[in-house]
Amino acid sequence: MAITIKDVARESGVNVSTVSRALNGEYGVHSDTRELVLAVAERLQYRPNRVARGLVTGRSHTLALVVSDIRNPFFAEVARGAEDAAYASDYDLVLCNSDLDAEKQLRYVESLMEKRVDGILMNSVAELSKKQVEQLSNVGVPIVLLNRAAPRNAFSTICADNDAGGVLAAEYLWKLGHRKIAHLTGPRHHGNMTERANGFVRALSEARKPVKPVVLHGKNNFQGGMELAQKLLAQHEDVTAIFAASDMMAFGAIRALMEAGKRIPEDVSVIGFDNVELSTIVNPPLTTIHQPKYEIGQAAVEILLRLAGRGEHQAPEHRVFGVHLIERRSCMERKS
Amino acid sequence: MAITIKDVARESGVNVSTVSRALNGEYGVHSDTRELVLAVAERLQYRPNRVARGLVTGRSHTLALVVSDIRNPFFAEVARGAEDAAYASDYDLVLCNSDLDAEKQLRYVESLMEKRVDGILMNSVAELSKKQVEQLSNVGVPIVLLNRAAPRNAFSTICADNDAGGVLAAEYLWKLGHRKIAHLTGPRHHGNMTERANGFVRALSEARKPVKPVVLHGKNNFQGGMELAQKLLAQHEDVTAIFAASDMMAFGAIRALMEAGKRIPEDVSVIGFDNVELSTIVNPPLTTIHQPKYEIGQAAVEILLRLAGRGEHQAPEHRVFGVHLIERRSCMERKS
DNA sequence: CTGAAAGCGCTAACAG
DNA sequence: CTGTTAGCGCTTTCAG
Repeated sequence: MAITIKDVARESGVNVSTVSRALNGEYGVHSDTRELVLAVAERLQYRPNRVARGLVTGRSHTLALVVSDIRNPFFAEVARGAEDAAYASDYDLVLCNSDLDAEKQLRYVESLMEKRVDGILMNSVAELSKKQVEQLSNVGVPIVLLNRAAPRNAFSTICADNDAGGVLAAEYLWKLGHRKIAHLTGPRHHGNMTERANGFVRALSEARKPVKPVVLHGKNNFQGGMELAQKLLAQHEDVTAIFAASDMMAFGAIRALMEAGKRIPEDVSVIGFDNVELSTIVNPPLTTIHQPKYEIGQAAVEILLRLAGRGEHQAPEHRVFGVHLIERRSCMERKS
Repeated sequence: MAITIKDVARESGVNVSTVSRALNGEYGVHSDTRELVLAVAERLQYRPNRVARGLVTGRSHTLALVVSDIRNPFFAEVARGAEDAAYASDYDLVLCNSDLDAEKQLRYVESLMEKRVDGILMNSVAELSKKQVEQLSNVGVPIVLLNRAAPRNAFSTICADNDAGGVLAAEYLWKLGHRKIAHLTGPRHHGNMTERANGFVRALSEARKPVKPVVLHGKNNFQGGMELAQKLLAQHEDVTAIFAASDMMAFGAIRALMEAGKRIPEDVSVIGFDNVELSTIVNPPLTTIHQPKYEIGQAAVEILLRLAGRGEHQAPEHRVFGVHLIERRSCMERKS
């Protein structure tokens, strides 16, 4: 079997507790002893068993990230930020894909609890029942949400200023002269996307000449964007501008638009949300709302670690990151 | 504190071992007893502590995935396949980003060992020293490599038929009439990419009229593709076709080419490798070599689980997936 | 500064 | 079929 702390103790002629102290760099160990122990551990190629350690300390040094789908470039970026931050603090990150399925999400959380993860970072499904919220609040580990899925003060949250992003998109399109506008968004009750839609619709309704956009719900991915754009074209051929709630949806919409013989931006302007790396390479390069994805992931684990550090429940923390518009070439003025 | 197996035992008037047996659905428990225990566990909201369980069983029910960067859509896809397969078998997947840095990779592996993961799936850095290979072989858990990084038979491997993919690209370009050809690839000694280059160069050299392509090494990402294409343009303006070792690099190359005023495919043809989802949305849609990313991730954990199931070292397993060319619109015949 | 001993929560012989 | 017992490998009082 693997070599344990006992072997090191025996081999260096001290007690296991001394080995433990020496290895963990605690005070109260003579430097000679410490060096001896360290040398023996090195010689024996001793590797501590974190599982055993976790059993007694009650902390697993593991965090979890639950996203709907890691293939979404937005989440990949968040994941990288989160993992880097976790790595920096010597924590591991377990990855879960929920597909925004409430039941799957719950199963994941349960399983993660049994593994005694020290914190969970997730973009939760939004339609949480009272019971589910309660269930989640009582799991006993800090949870940071990547969206506003639940009543304020149930969990800590961290996200971009989605509402402001929606407003930005609305003002931009309006100023360009568009009046026949559509918004392609994700499933109903999708925390972040709902806020984007809210900001967008509100800003448009408060414009000098109020506009009421067509709002279509679908899947938040390439496929979803395509389908919605097709549906839109069938129902409202006269639309001149589209705000997609994510870049992936925008890509899908562009694809459908092009297949239908529309030119972008001459016939229809498209603006996205996220500013994923690939938004520069589509043709035309996508105008979009930038949100700091990597930083969100990073900040989220920092909050998690802080929460996990102290003991019990404490006031949830809410952090929102600013967004800004990146003007590229998928939108143009409406000459009417 | 959390409620334990002892509480359940006390509350149902049986011994902890009986509770353990009942909970784990083992034989040799009277159905009345089992039902009683289950009911009590349910009532008490008992949640087993997997850490404790892991300590005694020696298995953590956790796998690890070490990739260079999850933001690379190729790895995101592999990760999703792997995670789905792990989830199906009730295993967790921890995510690590190595940046193909040998030291970071080793640190990860060490840390994962201390956590007693049951298996590691990784795309290893290729320039492993003898010592490192040995070190890795002796970690005691099964490792499946996503590339051919080490001497055969050191580890199990699973990957696409990279060499064949290179050949496919070469034949295609050659048949289109291209004779001034470049290959943009990743770092030297990158397992998979080296094989792609080998197949490509060899096939070209064996053509009826042998061609010797320019081969440039750089980073395997969008940025790297851009930089290499710029470099290429500066050195070999007359190139008519480019084979990029990954779609991300192809995207970067296309971007640089366009910025330099080149039309694709009229002035230069570009072919990629991977067939990531977004390759359909760039303009022009990218011709590329398809490899089954999701399936690779999935198959890798299946192998891992099989290996982890049995006891000790066994003959490593090698599996290679077929590839095929997807013809889109980024390549055209060379009229000369 | 160091050793002895208890115990984290669970499983796994071994009896009965 | 069920209880007793002994740990898994480590940390953590509590003495000394």
